[in-house]
Amino acid sequence: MGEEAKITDYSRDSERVTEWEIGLPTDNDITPLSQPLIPPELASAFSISPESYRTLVEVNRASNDTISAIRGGGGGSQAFSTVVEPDEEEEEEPDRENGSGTESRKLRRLDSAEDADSVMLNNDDSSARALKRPRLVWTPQLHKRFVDVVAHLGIQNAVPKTIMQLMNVEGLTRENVASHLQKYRLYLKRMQGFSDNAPSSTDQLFASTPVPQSLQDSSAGGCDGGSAGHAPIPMPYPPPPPHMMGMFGIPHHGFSNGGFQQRDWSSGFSYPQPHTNGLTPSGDK
DNA sequence: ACCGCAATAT
DNA sequence: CATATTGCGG
Repeated sequence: MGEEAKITDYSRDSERVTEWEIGLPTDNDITPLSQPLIPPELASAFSISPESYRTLVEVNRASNDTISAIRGGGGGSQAFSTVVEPDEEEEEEPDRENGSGTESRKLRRLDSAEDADSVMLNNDDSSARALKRPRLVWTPQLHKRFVDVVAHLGIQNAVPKTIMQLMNVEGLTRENVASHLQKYRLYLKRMQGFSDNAPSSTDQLFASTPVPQSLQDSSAGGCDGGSAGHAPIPMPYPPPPPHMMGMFGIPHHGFSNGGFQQRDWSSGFSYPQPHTNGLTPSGDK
């Protein structure tokens, strides 16, 4: 007994700023996504055979799975939960299986004088079960990951599911990627009509991302003659950092939103905006 | 089952 | 404005 009717209410967690990136290398430094991690020489010296060709997806998936398992997700694909403490290191050995069912994670709450004159309920997003996820904010870094992966796979194989897995971003859902992918494709198409280059002022964020030429294709024929050095990307990615907004060319109001969820439509990146145009898509008539 | 895209809602 | 969501066809 004891039924409780709880209405899901979004609360404004704004002070959850953890130092995500502080200990991490800059995205510029890491993310040589498009290159092999281990040079052939090294591999040779260490007797590392190329047998580790486990399709990118596989490797990453394993990584993802591991993490999920550790979190006690219990097989749940994507469980939304808080990240582990920055002091803790994660291992890649799924040797651990928790037999106990319930797992309680510590919840730390800062009690501040908050008089709620309106409806305000507690919101435990720390739980593995997040019913409603906050809006995903596509930060340039996140977007970069996206672009990198897409370039790596090639537009041809760049499907939401694969991208999501390869990105290895916790909390990222297929829908998230799908939606973004759609926009990304539109962007490519749009720009293609213009000069080869010179991103107009219309592009703010996408312009900063070099459009990969890998949009052509790569695997199609069985044997390729020379290309092939796909590097697995077993690098897990932390959840989106709540800060970092001073983008290059986004003269928007500069106020950090301290969270994942965002109610304001002015963050993340921007694309060139279609002017309700009558551009000829591709079908000439 | 999934992807792709348009329309629509938030 | 950016995303999410949905609907429909392939």
